[in-house]
Amino acid sequence: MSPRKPSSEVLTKEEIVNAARHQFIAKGFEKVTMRGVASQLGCSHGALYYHFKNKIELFYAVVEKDFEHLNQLLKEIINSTKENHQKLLDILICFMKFGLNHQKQYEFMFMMKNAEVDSLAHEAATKSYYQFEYAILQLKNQNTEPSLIYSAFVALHGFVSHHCGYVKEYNEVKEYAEAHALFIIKGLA
Amino acid sequence: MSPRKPSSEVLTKEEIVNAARHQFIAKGFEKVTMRGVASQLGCSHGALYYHFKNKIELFYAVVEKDFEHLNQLLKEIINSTKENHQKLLDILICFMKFGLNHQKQYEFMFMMKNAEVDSLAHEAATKSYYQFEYAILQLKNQNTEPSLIYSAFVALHGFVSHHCGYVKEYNEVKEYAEAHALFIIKGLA
DNA sequence: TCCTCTATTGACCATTGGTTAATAAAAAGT
DNA sequence: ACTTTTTATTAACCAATGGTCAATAGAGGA
Repeated sequence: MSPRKPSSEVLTKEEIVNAARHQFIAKGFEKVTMRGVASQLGCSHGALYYHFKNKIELFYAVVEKDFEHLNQLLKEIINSTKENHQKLLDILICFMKFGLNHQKQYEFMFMMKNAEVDSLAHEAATKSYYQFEYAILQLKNQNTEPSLIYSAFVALHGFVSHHCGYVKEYNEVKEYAEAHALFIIKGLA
Repeated sequence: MSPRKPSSEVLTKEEIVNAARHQFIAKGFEKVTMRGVASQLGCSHGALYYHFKNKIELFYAVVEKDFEHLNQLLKEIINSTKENHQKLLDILICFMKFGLNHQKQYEFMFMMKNAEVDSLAHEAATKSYYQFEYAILQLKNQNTEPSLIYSAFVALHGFVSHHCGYVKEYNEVKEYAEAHALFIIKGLA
């Protein structure tokens, strides 16, 4: 009723993003409503617009963290002490594992074609790709054809995106994924 | 004003689908409104619900034809008189060409993750995949590993879906596509 | 105590997908 | 030719949505 809450319950951006993340993952972009998020937080939907310009900006705040997560995973592999060929395999597997164990997030990051959202996510996706390219170049011959690396990346992406939504988790297609990794390495040679 | 039009202008399903197709391709699923389609047809939006249960059913009527189109293209290659290895290459190229010259349609067919729409499109997509698998089996060794064919298909899909929306037409990435086709054939060996 | 800034409310708007009673035109029956 | 039935359409209606904004209660400083 009162137009402002006591200081102990003021909204923080982080609380909003967390609530929104849960709902986006559970229901997908379209079916999440600002009112629904607000109600989970116990505030009016208008309040959200004080912290985020619109639904898309709130959504992107969620997605941004997922890119950080993936980039972190890849970085760890690159900095590990394993042998190069194994690292390469690990990277391919890691990407697929991430995609299929965080499917909704992967969709948001690499598969959403919504024009408004996309302009934001595309930049981050491109960054992820460069990291991938850089890793491959380091792990394989330095003068690997760029087009081969590109083919490897899109083949990887194809695997994840094709299974997204039709399996529950990575383990269900573990064998296929490993075969696909070998398929890609064969193509890279 | 009158509750029924003279017989010369009664709506047909086909007219509706054509108008809808244009709008879906131009604006994407979410941004097309039943009112918008109705207004292009010069009728009230309620009239559309007489012919189609809801927006999704109207949408699927559009997509169905696109699957027929792609299947037809693939069939023509298979029935051609070329040599097997060339046919295989043709199929791979044809798929990418279709995807990138009819990007919105490809999105609708293979990339849309909308839960409601998807249940319908998924069946048709699976059918397309079986046709692909059958063709590869015929063109390559009959006992090609199924997992290899699967990898080939998802690699192909990955190429299209990765470029979808970021290039205007197939010709812009023709060289990459041809390299990718060779990459896939290498993996299939 | 007064003032300013901050965060929140709730009423409001236009637009959307979808439903439905009313009904005019067409078709079928006689 | 008249009546009845069926068909296709309208327009008014509903609940929900994303988004805007004036009003205002609380917090913190002077």
